[in-house]
Amino acid sequence: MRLQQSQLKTAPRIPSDPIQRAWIALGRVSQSVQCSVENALKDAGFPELSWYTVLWELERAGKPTRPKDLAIPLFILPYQLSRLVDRMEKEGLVKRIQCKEDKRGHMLEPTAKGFALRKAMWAIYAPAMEEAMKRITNTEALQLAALLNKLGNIEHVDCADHG
Amino acid sequence: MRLQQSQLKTAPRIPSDPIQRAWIALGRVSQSVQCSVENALKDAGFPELSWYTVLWELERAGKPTRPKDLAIPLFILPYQLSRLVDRMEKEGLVKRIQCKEDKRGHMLEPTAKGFALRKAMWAIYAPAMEEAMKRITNTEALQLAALLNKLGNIEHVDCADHG
DNA sequence: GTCCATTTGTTGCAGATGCAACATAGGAGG
DNA sequence: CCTCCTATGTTGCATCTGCAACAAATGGAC
Repeated sequence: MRLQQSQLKTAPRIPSDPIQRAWIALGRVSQSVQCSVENALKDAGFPELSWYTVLWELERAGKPTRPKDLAIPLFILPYQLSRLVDRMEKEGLVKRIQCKEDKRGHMLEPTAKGFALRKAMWAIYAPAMEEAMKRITNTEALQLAALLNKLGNIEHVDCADHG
Repeated sequence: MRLQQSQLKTAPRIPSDPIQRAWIALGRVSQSVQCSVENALKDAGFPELSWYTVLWELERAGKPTRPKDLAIPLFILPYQLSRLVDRMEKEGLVKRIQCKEDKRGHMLEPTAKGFALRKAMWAIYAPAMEEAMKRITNTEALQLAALLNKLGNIEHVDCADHG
């Protein structure tokens, strides 16, 4: 008895119907909820979520942090972060402070204004997230997170350094 | 016996931990898989997914279609579509043909080159999607799609027309 | 018919983005 | 020390984007 040759070859080229459904739902739903939160922030006169995330990561680190150490968790390219920091620095939200150990780079640190903005944004961000996610229960949210994390390539950030 | 007042008031302002986990996973994973597919197309010398999607929607409609009838399913603002069509028309992928019934607008129709491009892109898109989604099984994909669709505000597209 | 609000789509402009090239520092090998 | 390769960030330029203002056509009220 011989196996069919097709089963010995490479993986199928056409995604199965379930995979396609998941792909489409993922694209549309993530865009939808992301947009609704971004819009809430914008309507409240705040900058976009990426500003929040930078401030949050800096605050969470609790100490001055190199851009390169932020870029990976933030899922962002070096030059994107460079310009994002330019804008945030111009608004007085973060400081670039010289780095003794490595004169190429610098450390990033939120200012008092940066801390304050992050906190003020959270007052909008949190209820907007709640609203955007209200259609699922906590149990479903855990299932969803588990499935997404299984799906995700996270760890090896292949978005930020596409070859 | 009286109910606690807090239970009678508005919804909680701080998302629960499961909701936050789902929110974070959704953002990161969707970005990750989206990027990997976009990168595959780019590496193959193709334009971005939104071009594919326009061509696909037109092809699926099977007849010349108004921009407004595309904007909603595509989840895109009128001016974004207007300029996207500008670029695609310049590349000879779609045609704007005059609309008899409503002289404000026009119909969009893919050209032969447009059909060909969509097909060629699918040859990259399909395996890239397969690759990006390979960590979950078909069963999991169905669960994921179901959860996402429950979560999603889809139908009422509140991204495209934020007030 | 005329008038006005709404729908449909485009555009000027300022700002943001991607890419590739650049600058500078660090580190390995001689 | 000098040389070369890599790591870290930045920048010039062309393109893309968001916003608000605009233009033109429709449809309904009168």
